[in-house]
Amino acid sequence: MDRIDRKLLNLLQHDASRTNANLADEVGLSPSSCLRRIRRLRQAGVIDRIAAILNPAKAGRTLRAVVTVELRLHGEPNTRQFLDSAVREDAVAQAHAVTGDVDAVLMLRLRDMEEYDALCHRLFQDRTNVARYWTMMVIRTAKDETAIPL
Amino acid sequence: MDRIDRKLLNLLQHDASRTNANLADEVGLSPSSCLRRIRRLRQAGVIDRIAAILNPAKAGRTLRAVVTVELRLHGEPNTRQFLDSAVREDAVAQAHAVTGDVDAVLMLRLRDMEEYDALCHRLFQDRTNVARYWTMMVIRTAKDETAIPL
DNA sequence: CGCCTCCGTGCATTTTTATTGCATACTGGA
DNA sequence: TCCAGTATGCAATAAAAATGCACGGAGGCG
Repeated sequence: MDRIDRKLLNLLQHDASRTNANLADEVGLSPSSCLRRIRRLRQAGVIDRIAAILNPAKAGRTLRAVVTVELRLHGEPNTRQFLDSAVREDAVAQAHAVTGDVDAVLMLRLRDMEEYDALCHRLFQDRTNVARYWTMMVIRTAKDETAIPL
Repeated sequence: MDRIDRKLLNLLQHDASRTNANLADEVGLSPSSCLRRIRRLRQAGVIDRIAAILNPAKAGRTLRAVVTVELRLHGEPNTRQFLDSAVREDAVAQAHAVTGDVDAVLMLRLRDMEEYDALCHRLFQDRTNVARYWTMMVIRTAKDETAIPL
């Protein structure tokens, strides 16, 4: 994992559709060497996958929200059970168990408030283990980065 | 944006390294038609980009945190100013202005607590506009999805 | 200090994949 | 029903990726 690998990863994190020859040129390697490095990085699992990133607006999921959740019963098995139910929801983009005043944080991607309403019923109400939850609707996203700085 | 487009997008969101012929076969189209659809989706901006998704553990950023921030001076220009400073930080993966008790939410990707400490000094202390902030360290991530369900 | 091995590199070639031209089939509107 | 616009499949071409092979530098060891 030298300087060239890092440079390659940075380029690929922002645009993985570039040709190998193009990348090779930019990092100062021959195409074959460059390709072999990329393949090595994939096999080592440093590169988890190559994915298409959609424009949320054009995919019809413009509404985002951050929800913090306090459970009635805390501790490992309860937290796990709650997260399992959250993971199954399409609108839940991220689900984390966290330290602090609450037990979990969810990041939602919603079509509209109707979907939000329905989701709240399923995850937070009636016979769920949720004591309270706080919803922060996203007004504006200033940064949303999939790349990990190296 | 018909059923085939959605199917293509779902496949590409999870693995954009597949060959066109392979995709075409799976959605039941000829390679050329399939390719033209994908190109159309890219030009229309539905597909924002193709990106390599790294394994955070192997990229050396295993620590994650969610930070909620309350500003001293609220309102648009102040929030914007704070978010601008957050955006510049490598460790800040996401930065959102939100509704609710706080003004902003940050998602962090950190190397270690030392980096967290340094970041807090720069963003939250001294002459910043931050009144209070609450850090929720991520214990476990149950879901972390880049794909947008269609 | 020299030798040896291993790993990464570059070049040339082969194989695979993407792209394009063209004729045909389909779809929605008058 | 006809027409215009658009998508489709096939075949040919262009481009890119993958591979075999020989060379060269870094590090270990006598």
